Amino acid sequence: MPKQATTEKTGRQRRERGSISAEEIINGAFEVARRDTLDKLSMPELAKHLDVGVTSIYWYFRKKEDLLNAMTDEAIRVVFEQLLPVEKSDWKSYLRKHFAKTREIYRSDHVLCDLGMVRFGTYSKEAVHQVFKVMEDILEMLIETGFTPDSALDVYESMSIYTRGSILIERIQLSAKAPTIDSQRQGRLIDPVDMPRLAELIKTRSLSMVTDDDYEAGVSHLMTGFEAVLRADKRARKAVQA
Amino acid sequence: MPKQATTEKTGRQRRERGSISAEEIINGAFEVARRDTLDKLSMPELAKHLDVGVTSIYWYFRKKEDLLNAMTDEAIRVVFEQLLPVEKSDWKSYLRKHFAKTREIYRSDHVLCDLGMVRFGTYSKEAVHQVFKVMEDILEMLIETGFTPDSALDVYESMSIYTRGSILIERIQLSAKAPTIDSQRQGRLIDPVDMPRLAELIKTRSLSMVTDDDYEAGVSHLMTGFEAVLRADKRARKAVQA
DNA sequence: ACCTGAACACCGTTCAAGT
DNA sequence: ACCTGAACACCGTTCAAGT
Repeated sequence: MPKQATTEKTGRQRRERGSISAEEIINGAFEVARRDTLDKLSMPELAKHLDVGVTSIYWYFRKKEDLLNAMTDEAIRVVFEQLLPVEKSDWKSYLRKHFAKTREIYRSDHVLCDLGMVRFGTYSKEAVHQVFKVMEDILEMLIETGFTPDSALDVYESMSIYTRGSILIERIQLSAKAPTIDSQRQGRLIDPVDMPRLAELIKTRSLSMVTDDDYEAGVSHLMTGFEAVLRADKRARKAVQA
Repeated sequence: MPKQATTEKTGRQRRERGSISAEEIINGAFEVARRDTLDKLSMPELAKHLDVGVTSIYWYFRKKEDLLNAMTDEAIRVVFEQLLPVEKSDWKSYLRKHFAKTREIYRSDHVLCDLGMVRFGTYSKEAVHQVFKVMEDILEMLIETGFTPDSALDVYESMSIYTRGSILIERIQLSAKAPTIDSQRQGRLIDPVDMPRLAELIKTRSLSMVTDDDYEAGVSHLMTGFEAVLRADKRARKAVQA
């Protein structure tokens, strides 16, 4: 048998120099993660998918963590690409739209969510910069509307915490292996005698807290609060001017 | 050498029948998790801590997941034990206190947080029941105050999503190995020319969104919204009565 | 009935070597 | 400069066996 550049174990041709790239690895990693979950993305699995030796990946990413960081950067890029530029016309409808869009993007892609939401504690300099840039634009818009800078930041943070909370809570519920506490199971846990209010409410609503209506209800409460603050800020400014 | 009931590998005495218990294992698991992180709790590590063969644990918990579920049940028990009973005096101050307390409990213990917050998708029947019981009491209180049942649920859910969001966001930031985007790092990323508003705000505030003040600001916005809904609900009721 | 080590499949990572 | 398998330490879990 003639000597070939195939390994006995894998039966695979040895790849040429330069036949792999960081970009290719990242793309492959997204594919593997999307097939299942980011949690189940492993280096051996990724290597198999890319038809590469496991250790070859380590030439481009010295640790799995480095690869995940690169994926996170890419995820943030994809997310911000889809976000709409700030409109200065109607602050309320823009705020609603901006955060609803954020929620929509992360809801539609669990890998994006696990990277951009769950791993945001490890954002790179570039990723943080993108976040800050959008934040700055929104703050500027709110301040022009009449909010004080401090109030504007409070408004942004409230919407951000609430929206991210909603996204994370839904993600956690969906990632649970066991069937989520759906209406069926909820119903069986609620004794109408012990819990008459919940028993009544569950006839028409879910208690999952992650429907569009649930999200919107909280946003409406916040908006009422924002409006009150705006009125107070404008009043205070007039008092100073007078 | 006389034959002893010690194994050659571990040099450890073989444990007597009944010398381990599920409770002991759970307690040990909490100890190991608290030394580091829940993520790093492993069966071999736990066995070593308990001075038991690894496989012995599997007699009491057939999978690691089962052990984690038992730990979650215990965590929920501990959390709800600390929560105050519902006061019917002042709905606003009670709501604030209840959710602030929840936040305080989870903030003070990352293991409790990783179990009770991050794993709430896998709550047992008993755990869900405890959650629902408190929810029922709060709903009843709100309805007695004058909220419609639907409004009361909206109020509860808004506070729950916002508070859990705040808790999860802080947990994610703290669990990041890399130093969190602290004021120092934030400052270097914010060019005063590009981002004048943020540059100004960062002089007096952090952008982490997880301080007590940040949390309270959002709660205040929500409260304003709740008050408006309560007025509307009372008005509608009067209109029907007339 | 309860406790045990050996063994297996899988993982992340290092190393020394190929080309 | 880039790609590779062998090897290591660690993990969750099963199994067949001890007491």
